Amino acid sequence: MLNSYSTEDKVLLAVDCIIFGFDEGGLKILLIKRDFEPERGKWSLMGGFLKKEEVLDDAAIRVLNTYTGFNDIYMEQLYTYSEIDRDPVERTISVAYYALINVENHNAELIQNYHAKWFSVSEVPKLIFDHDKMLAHAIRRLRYRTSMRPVGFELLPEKFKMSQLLKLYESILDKEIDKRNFISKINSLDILIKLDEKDMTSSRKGSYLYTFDKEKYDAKLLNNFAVNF
Amino acid sequence: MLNSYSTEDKVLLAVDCIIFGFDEGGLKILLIKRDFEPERGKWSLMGGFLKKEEVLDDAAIRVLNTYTGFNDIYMEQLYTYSEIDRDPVERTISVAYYALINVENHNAELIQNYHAKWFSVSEVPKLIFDHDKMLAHAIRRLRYRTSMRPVGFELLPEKFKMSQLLKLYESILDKEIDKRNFISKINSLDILIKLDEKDMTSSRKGSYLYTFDKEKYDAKLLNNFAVNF
DNA sequence: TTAATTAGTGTGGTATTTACACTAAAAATG
DNA sequence: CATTTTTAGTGTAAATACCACACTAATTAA
Repeated sequence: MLNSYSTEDKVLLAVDCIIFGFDEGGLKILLIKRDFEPERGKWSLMGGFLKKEEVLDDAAIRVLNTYTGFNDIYMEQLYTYSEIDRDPVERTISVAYYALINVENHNAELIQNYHAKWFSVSEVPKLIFDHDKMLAHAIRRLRYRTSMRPVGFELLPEKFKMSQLLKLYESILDKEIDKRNFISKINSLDILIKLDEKDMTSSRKGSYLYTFDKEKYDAKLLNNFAVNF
Repeated sequence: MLNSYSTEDKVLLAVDCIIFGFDEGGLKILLIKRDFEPERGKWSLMGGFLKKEEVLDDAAIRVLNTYTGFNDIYMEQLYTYSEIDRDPVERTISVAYYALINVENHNAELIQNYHAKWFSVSEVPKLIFDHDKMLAHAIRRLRYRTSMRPVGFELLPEKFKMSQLLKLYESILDKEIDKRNFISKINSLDILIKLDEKDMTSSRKGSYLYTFDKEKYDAKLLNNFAVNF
């Protein structure tokens, strides 16, 4: 079994990371301002090249860590982009990954010390190369996924108010959802635990906090089942 | 804007094609017996390397054409596989594509003259490299897709019996479906045209033939909506 | 004490899904 | 010619899921 592939073309393979977060302001995405050529000074997804002895999943993790310091973020592969001139410097194929993370757990200082910044998805600037296309694709996937199965565990803090969860769904799906129907639907899924604790910051009355019941939540994810709001 | 990427590693990029078909025997997949190293004589998906001046979608079409002579097959990208030793000869990343096609339209002679052969998905032999994994992944995707939106147009002959369509769904989802509920659901989708013609080959009574109403069918595909059997 | 704000809760109508079994037509057989 | 065999074709009722919709409770601020 020899090296019989020697005449084949080799190409550069990159990964690009699309990181979604959520806070009071709604759905966010993490971008960097490039301090290197090409396209220095423009906004971009976090990207880097695959190394010879590395699998794509690891490359995505490494790239994300380089720009943000984040560790242990599970990313899912989205799509592989191969337009001939997508990178003006040299033919590069790029594999996009995306993840949902909790903004609070990945604090702002960290991001300041690195190069990344959160943007509202509704206010994303023009991005380099085909990154706009990647982002649009990722949002479509996130919406689709959200309408099919519960999300939220990854995006919300440990303890959260029902109204935050509602707002998360409204942000992702970009539409209003009836509060009562939402609550009864979520409750019927049986994936939340209602705590005795109340959050008093935003209202006179205070609102109960919830956490996800991790086991039940994961079980629901497995038998991929539909949730329609 | 210079070539600033010169120190980065380059890799071989391949495409592999997973082609589904359907006939009386159920759901089928197209494989080749390799007549070249490595793994000569073993069964495998149809694969080939990406060329420098080619996009992935085109590479997949070219590869499929090489092994089968088929033209104009629309393939959808599935996933990109990058395990370090997935190809024992040299580090190769592979982008898998899949398609659904109509077996009858792509006749057996053609396949004989080339290298490919149809296998029942339930009787697929051991495949080389990580092709088993790719196939399993493709089947999962096909099932998921089928439970979300109508399939069939690509897999059935121009004119078909309701019982064939039912069998197609049963083959893909690998479960029994109630005939009456299936028919009323399909009818409610309003994507079939009932012909005056009957097929007399398999029954005394004969059964009506149908065709897909291409326009309505495509419209349904666009607003990706759920169908549960 | 009054006003303002957010939390929290329930019902009824409609549409969808599921479970379920018999008759009709034609040909093949004896 | 009567009987058997095979597949096609059809409907209903019960259960569940979905959707639209509005008021009260609690608390604090003014």
